[in-house]
Amino acid sequence: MEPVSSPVRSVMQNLDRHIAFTEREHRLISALESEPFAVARGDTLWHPDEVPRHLYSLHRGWACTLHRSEDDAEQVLDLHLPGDVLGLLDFTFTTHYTTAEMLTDGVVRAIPIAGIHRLFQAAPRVAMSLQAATARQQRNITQRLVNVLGNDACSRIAHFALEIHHRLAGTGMEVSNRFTLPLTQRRLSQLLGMSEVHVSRTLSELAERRLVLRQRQSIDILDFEELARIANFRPERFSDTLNPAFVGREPPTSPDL
Amino acid sequence: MEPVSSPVRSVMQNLDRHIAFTEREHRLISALESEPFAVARGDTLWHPDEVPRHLYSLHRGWACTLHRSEDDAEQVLDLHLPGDVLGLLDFTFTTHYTTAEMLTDGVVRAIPIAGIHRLFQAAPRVAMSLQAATARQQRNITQRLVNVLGNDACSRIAHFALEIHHRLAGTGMEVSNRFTLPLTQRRLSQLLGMSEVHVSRTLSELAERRLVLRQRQSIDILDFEELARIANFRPERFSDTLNPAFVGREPPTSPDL
DNA sequence: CGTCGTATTGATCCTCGTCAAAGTTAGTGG
DNA sequence: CCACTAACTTTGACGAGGATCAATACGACG
Repeated sequence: MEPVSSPVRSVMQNLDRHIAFTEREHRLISALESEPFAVARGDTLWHPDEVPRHLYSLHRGWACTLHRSEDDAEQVLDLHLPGDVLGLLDFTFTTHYTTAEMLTDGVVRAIPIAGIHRLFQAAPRVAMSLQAATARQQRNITQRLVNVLGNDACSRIAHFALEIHHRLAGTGMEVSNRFTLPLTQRRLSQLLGMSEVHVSRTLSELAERRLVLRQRQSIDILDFEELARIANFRPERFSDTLNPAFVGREPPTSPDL
Repeated sequence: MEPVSSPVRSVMQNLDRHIAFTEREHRLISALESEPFAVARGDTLWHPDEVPRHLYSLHRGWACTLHRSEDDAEQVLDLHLPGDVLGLLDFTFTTHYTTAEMLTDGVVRAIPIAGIHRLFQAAPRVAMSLQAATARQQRNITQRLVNVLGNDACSRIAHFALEIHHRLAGTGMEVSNRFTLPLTQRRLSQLLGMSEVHVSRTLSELAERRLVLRQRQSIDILDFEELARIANFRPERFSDTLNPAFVGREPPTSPDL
């Protein structure tokens, strides 16, 4: 049934979304990346308190980062879609704060962190790109915080559905209103700060109101306008483009500095 | 009454906390910074949808970044202490996502974003430092998300109190159990996702249980152990130190590359 | 001294969490 | 291919935590 299908992308295909790299910059990155390798659903890429050693580019499959409290409770911090680079938020620290867990089978590549400081020395524009990619992941989390702080159960799910749709659209894939979402309701509840049971109820309610339909591993957005209204969702707030001041007026497309 | 007293710090005093800069690197940064200027309580440093033009280093005073929904609701995303650099999360985007508002009178310096790409070119270690500082701010927000997702009102406040104490201690200031906290209960409620009224009640409860005392603009932590227990707070999770792999084994102290 | 922002307190209601049981799907091994 | 089990989802009943409304009290400041 092929739930997660995505072209295999290299890290740079994510990183150079905003800054077009030169051949040399591409080579510097590829030199760092490991060969792609397969991971299974439930596999973890890292554990809390470990020393970060790699970034991971997610070529295929979905993952999430989550926090485990000692009282066995888990909070999901972010979802990672095919194409995302994992570990950006942690790699400057001595210890991971989160667990990274595969939500589906997948394929990843590892980039050793030990090589990154050389990137900063040799390829400033790649470094800028890293900074930008990090900030973009942070905005996802900030966005979720806003959602959780300000919205009730119904609006939270509405917001989440739109958010994921928006992120999927941003990867350049098809933008159908129906897409796969490999999340259990438990995970969804941990992501939005509500009980598993209430997620189920709220999804039913949203289905009754003909706003979103959810079955199995997929989700179907029926009424964008109404959803956006009740969720306070403004897509323009997600504008992903780089600050021209940051990249230095116009982003150079061809040159070697 | 002097509620916010802190030595005036320059940006680099924050940035080089982890990577010791060379003289040349120091000069490059100072060349960018504006003269310190005064701001008043309630002043805003930026508004949503504006193009980010400056980072701001907070020399004196407290600030916060917050999100305004169109239905007049506000969610506080982060608090900024003297010494923090503001704008790190937004400056790579074309538009600000948040509002930055001074919680007290203060003194700030501005760093034009247009100069930052030159820093990336000329001073890779400063760029790395920026990356590290950004990630550290993000961890605050992530931390708050965990707090809000997993804890009830009581634990949220407990967690928040410990978090701020920890951050204050990290600035190198005195680590008394009693410190100023220039926050109204309204702001606190917007920060923790609960109603203003319930903040008041919960604070009373915490005072009754002899865990934390709050009056006026200050807060007094009475029982660290118990607070940490009910809040799931593990200070070691906040370890701030740089990943040695990222900075390249041992951080060079003297050299010019 | 009056006014405004802020804090406290009480009463009521409702959203959502919890517990429990049944129903459903997927995965496994014979 | 079927049977069994484990994981996931749905539904119901109940109660608790917290929101809301409203009135009062407490500073701070002009």
